[in-house]
Amino acid sequence: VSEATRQRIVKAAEELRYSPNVIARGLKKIRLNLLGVTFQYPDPTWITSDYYGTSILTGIIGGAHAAGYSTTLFHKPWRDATQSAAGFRGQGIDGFLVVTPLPESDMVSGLAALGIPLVVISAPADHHGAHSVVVDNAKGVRLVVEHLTGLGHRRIAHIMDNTHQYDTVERCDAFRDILAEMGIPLPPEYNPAIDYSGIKGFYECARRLLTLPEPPTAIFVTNDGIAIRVLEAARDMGVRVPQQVSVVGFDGNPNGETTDPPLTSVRQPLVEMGQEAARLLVSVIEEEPVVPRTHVFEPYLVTRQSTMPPPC
Amino acid sequence: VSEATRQRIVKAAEELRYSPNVIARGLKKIRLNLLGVTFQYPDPTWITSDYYGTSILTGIIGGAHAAGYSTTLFHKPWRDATQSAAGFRGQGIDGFLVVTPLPESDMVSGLAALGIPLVVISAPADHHGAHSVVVDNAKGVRLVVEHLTGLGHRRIAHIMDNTHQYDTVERCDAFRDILAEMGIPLPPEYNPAIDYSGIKGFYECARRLLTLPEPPTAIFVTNDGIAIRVLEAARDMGVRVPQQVSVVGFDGNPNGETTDPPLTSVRQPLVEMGQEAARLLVSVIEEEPVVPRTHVFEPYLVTRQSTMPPPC
DNA sequence: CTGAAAGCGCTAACAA
DNA sequence: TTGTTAGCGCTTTCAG
Repeated sequence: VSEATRQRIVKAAEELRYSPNVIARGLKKIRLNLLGVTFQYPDPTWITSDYYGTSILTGIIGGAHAAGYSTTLFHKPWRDATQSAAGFRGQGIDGFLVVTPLPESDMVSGLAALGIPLVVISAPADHHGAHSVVVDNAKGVRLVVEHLTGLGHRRIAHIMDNTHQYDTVERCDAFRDILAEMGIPLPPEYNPAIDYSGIKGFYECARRLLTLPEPPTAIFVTNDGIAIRVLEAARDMGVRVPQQVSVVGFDGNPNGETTDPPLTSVRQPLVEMGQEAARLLVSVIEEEPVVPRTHVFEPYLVTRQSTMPPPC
Repeated sequence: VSEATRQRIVKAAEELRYSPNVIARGLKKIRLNLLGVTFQYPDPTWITSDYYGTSILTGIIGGAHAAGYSTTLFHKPWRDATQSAAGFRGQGIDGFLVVTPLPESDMVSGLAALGIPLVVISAPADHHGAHSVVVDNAKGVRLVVEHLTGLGHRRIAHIMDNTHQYDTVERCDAFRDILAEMGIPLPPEYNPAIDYSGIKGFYECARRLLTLPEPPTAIFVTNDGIAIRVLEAARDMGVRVPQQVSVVGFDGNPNGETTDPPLTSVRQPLVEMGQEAARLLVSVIEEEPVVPRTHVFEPYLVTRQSTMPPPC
């Protein structure tokens, strides 16, 4: 095209307020510059309802935007691959970020089989040819246990939840392994799982632990959201933290800065993880030659005032 | 179509894992079942970065999902209507939720002029034919002032921010009006505006107020995010809340429950507002006969421990 | 009741 | 270098 006509066209386009129709372009199997965020949790508002979700989402939005992509929250109930996978194709979304898929689910393999560009967040994506972005849970748990044993604790409990997510399971497994490795006993009643469905579950769980004949001197909680509720439950029961029991969370939720006492926690770089996931997905969509792999992020311990040596 | 063939087709479709291509359908100017969320704040991650944004978004996602729509976070820099409006058309988005547009902006009028279905959140949408969803700021501020004067306060300061949003401006105006109406003086140094750009802005602002020769006995803060920082600043300065100074926020942020002391605040029903906005937008898109209007939500006071009578 | 054809706004391949 | 044309997958219209 000659420069003169080019100029004329550009000028005319401006005058007419022309803007290309992305849909028509999309029909030609060209990128729509749209990333989808999806997950299996039944409630579509889950992603904006806690610190984990909003942080991951913040990273995704930022990473997507930097690459010229918008982000769609695409929530569809998932039964199994044969019934559900097709509903993710031809939806005008260039690729999906699958957040915390469950181990027993065929969501990742099902979408991958359809050739949809995919990046998995907070779960491994072995053998499906997808990138995945995870935190080193074992390392994080080791930091917690070493911190607590360093303070002199030997009676350490672990509160997990019943979501079956990789993070939850890995943290629990790591906790058991590290305790075993250190020769510290773990009675079964020291390892309860909270049922999220009941609001009172937190209280029940904390109460059961703290009214044990031989209560733990420290509690490692699988995430900060629950840890903060445990702090409240302890206060309501008249149990002083950290004097009578130390509490450690996981996530690095800034709400833990202003609790009473401020919460010791393992920080995972959620925003960076979301950002990296979006970047990786864009690179897959744009077919840059990247070998799919698991990207592991390092957690670190933020020591605040909810931990101290056990009462003598 | 006869029932027999219908059955045959449905069966074949299932076997082939057929799923309609939404894009091709969209090209025919049919709904894509996609709502866009947009705002003018330059940072695309703003919406997931604070309580206001995530709550509104939670409502939107929920409302959209209930109506069979997905939600896209569509962030584009906005210069002015002639340059920017066209970029919102033909993007495969059925309509937009415009969150906290600024009073001086032509974003709402510009998009409305293109015939794009629109609902405005936290700003009036007068004369643009769009629905809008707002909280009754004047009512909320009146609750605060009546609560504080009821406790005996006469030296009341107001910390606002410099975002120029309707909520901020309306709360400040209402505060001045109600104080004037009650005959309570408001020295200019009792009404500072925080600059968000500096992290230290919060501290500076709180410090200036609390080191005044005649410091306020109560501070009304324009939102809970800042109010919580003011609580921290006061603690760091050795000023006791509420014994020496009472603090009230606005939003109903649950983080205020676990601060020390727990924060008194005006709750606005953000999730419900987002939900209603999504519902309204869907009704506009689907051309149900609804007369555009401003939907006002009622705030109410949540009294916690950050307020008490002033020191004598 | 069923089949064929046109067209949505764009891109890519081709012809002039 | 320019103009023309086919076709993406669907919906709608019109014939059969």
